[in-house]
Amino acid sequence: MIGQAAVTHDNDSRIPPRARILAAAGELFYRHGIRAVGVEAIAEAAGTNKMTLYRHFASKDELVAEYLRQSARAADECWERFAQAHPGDPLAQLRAWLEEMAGHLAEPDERGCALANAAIELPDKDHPARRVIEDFKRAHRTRLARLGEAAGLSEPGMLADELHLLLEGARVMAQSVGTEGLAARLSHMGKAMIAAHTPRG
Amino acid sequence: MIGQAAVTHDNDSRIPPRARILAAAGELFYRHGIRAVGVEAIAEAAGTNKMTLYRHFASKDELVAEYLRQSARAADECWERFAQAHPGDPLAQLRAWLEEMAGHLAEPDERGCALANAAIELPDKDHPARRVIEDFKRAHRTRLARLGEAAGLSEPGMLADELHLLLEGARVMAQSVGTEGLAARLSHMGKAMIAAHTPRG
DNA sequence: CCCTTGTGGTACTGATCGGTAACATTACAT
DNA sequence: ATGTAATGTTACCGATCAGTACCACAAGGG
Repeated sequence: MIGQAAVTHDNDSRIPPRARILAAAGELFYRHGIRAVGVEAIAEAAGTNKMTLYRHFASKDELVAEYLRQSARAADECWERFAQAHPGDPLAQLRAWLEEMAGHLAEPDERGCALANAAIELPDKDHPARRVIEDFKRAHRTRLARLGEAAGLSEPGMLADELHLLLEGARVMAQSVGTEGLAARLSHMGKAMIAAHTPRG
Repeated sequence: MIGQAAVTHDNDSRIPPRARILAAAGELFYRHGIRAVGVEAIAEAAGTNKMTLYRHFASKDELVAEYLRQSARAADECWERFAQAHPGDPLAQLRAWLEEMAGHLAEPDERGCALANAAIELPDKDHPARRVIEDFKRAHRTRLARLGEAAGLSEPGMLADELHLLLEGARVMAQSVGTEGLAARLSHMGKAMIAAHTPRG
């Protein structure tokens, strides 16, 4: 749902290797795709080597899962920012999220939701990443529904699905057809959806 | 946008090798992802060998591009069916498309839009598949817009984007959270969107 | 008959993949 | 200073990757 920037601290020996590896993996996985990036390239980008990588992660698959957990955590922190910026105002939090997402769409290195992309790249149901993906998506839908409910909107579950669908579609389409005008369109549609679920008005 | 079934004729020597290869590639690429499938596996699934494959396709990348062209062609044929089923009734064609897509969502082997998935798996702008993807998505948006316009709907361009977004999101989300109830939700939202663009009423 | 064309089969190249063994080195706490 | 844990380095493993060389075979047309 929400793709973190993954600011590349990379080769900074003040930061422990595990964090550097995770940061480098996040950057490379997100930009080039998971299957397109080898562990050697990750270790090198992290300013370390393959051995150290395998001392911190059991396998590439586990590193991928951890990368996605990190991405999910970034999204959670994003929501916490909205909660602090608009305490007790779930509608404003929803709107802030919409604007944040619309803003991401315009960024040149936008590559969609890291978790959704991983779901496409890793269809194998046994992959450790699948659990992370499904848990996060479910939690996110629940969060949207609860906010909608707290905001007094009608059919909050339905609204959650609608917004979820809308955002996912926008982020995927940004990779196929480009982003021109997409942010404005997304913002407009999201507001319309919320309005459609707003009682008496 | 529309993922073909890729009925596996596979190893039927009455069908020329090139078609068998393309069919096998379609099946394997769609199910497991492009990067996850090697050319050897494709040749074997097609009942032939790697040499014959490379006599018909210059490279794996070109085979991928042809696979996507085939997928786009299947979508076009799908639209032609709707046009023949509802001649002169663009609104019915739009609705038929919506129902068709909602139906696809429920299928167990649904893996989203082959072209959108490829866009995620192949972020390299130089890949020959990129052109196919972008051309198709643009054409599809144009088709939606023209149908909306022919149906006398307001803001057909906007409606096209909305439907496009909605469908793309649904097919991506089907891979992350499952498909339960998604088809009904998609159908409902699509109808609401069309209704919102229907003048006076 | 021959000759061409398409195909199948096998074996190969060089590169890269994920993952590991063995050893050297650093850092740090006691 | 000594011991211990984490890290770096190098070389390697077997497997697989995309792509090719070479040859055998079958069909079809003249």
